[in-house]
Amino acid sequence: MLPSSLPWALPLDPASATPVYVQVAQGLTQRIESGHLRAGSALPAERELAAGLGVSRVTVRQALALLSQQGLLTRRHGSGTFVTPPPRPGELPSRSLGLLSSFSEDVRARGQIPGARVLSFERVRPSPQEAMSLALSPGERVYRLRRVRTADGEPLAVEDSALPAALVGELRPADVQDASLYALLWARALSPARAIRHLRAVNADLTLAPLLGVPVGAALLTTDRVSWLADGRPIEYARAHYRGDRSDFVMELQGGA
Amino acid sequence: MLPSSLPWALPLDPASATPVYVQVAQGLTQRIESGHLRAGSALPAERELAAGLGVSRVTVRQALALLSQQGLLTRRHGSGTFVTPPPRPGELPSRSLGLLSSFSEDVRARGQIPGARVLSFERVRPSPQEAMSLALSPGERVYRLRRVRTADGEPLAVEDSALPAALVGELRPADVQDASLYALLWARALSPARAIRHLRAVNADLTLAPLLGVPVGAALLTTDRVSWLADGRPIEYARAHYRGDRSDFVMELQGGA
DNA sequence: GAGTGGTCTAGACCACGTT
DNA sequence: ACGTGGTCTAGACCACTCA
Repeated sequence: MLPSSLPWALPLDPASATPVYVQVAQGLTQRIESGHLRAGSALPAERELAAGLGVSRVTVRQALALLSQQGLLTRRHGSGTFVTPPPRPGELPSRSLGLLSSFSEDVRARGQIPGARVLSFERVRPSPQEAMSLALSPGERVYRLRRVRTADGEPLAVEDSALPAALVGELRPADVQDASLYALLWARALSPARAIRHLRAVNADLTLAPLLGVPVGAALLTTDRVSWLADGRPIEYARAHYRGDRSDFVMELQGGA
Repeated sequence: MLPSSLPWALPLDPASATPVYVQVAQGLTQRIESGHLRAGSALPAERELAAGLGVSRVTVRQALALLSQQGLLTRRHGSGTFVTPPPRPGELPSRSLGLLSSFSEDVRARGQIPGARVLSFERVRPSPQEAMSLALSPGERVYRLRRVRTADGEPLAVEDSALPAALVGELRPADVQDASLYALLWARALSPARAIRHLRAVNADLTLAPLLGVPVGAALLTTDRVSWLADGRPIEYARAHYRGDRSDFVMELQGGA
């Protein structure tokens, strides 16, 4: 309970056009990037920072929220705020240089153990999106599967898959507990021969964030994939949301311009 | 200045384990998704919402920030908070189904007009990242170019390019004002024949957000690309940050599992 | 139990857009 | 001029972690 002035100060100008919390965030960013605050080390407590900088705790929290959202800081309830360790190198599913591979294969290729936790499994009418992507006839049903995909037990993605019920035949819950859906398809001679994948970036919403263990708003890499059999029939439509901080998709480009 | 109770109420439980601002956000989400709040329409003012729901304005703002970050709401200073219109369909650079194409070509392929605003252009020592990606000899210099890439005048991406100075020859600022760097390379018989592109998702930081016209924290699709000439010499290393809400990369996958 | 971050309040003033 | 969102304050209580 000392005067608790910080070992360092940040130059804050309340009159400036840039908000104080942005100034605090910038100051902290600089101290992190310059190495004055080392990776993994704890920041002063919020109340301490506020007192030391002469601003309210709310303002400090606004700054910390900004940096936490950018992945620069990690906040742990009851424990403290820490400088996020630098990203581990190349960490993602999809070694895919144009090669069709399953999530399980991709994770294994990185030397990690793939896993899956089934959130739901049902046989339902397709959504319009599913019906279109899978070119379903009216009345056809799909198996819809939502899983959290893990690497070494850590959540890496949430994946929603839809398969035409008429094409894949009877599927029971026990069939999809297995980590690899592709292995099951292979066993039924339904291996996809071709796929098209769309990639986008979105912010984690209230549903996905807890499933992936990231804060709401964290950047996610979202993919939509349609897979076809060799004869051209669609066999799977899947939408997956990957943790942005643990994913890195690779594509190889040839010729052209 | 009426009692200003809202035309609708949300069921809020202050004693619940889920925070009130999350409850407010969920309630608003439901009203938007169910169509009670139409796309483009304005929400009640923050003070009005707070009064109507019996919570403080700070709590309302926390809920609105959550939804704004997810792209569900758009806030306009001095004007109001609005339901974000639904995403326009297929909007991205890179029709690239494994084909090497420039930003300009990709944008034109979508029927839009590509543009570029040069933020900086310099001849410098390479960063370690650039030196490694371009396989530079010690002492070699690179041209480094930072541009905001636009489609129909709207910012779509921020792109940092690095080219080996020894390989491309003299470059003057006027040379790179042109929208397409690839066109310039083509003119010098330095067209890339092959490239590898990595894709990740990150949150917009304080530097990128204003350049792209998005809020801090918005999801961006970031790509690292190295391009090689037919003879195997690296010709360009580029890192680009695309607006997540306006980008959609496509990759085609063959054979394999 | 002491210390941390998480939530919430009631109020103030500023900056921006529109009229 | 007015209404809007943006920033900021000083304080309170809760919930989690760790010794």
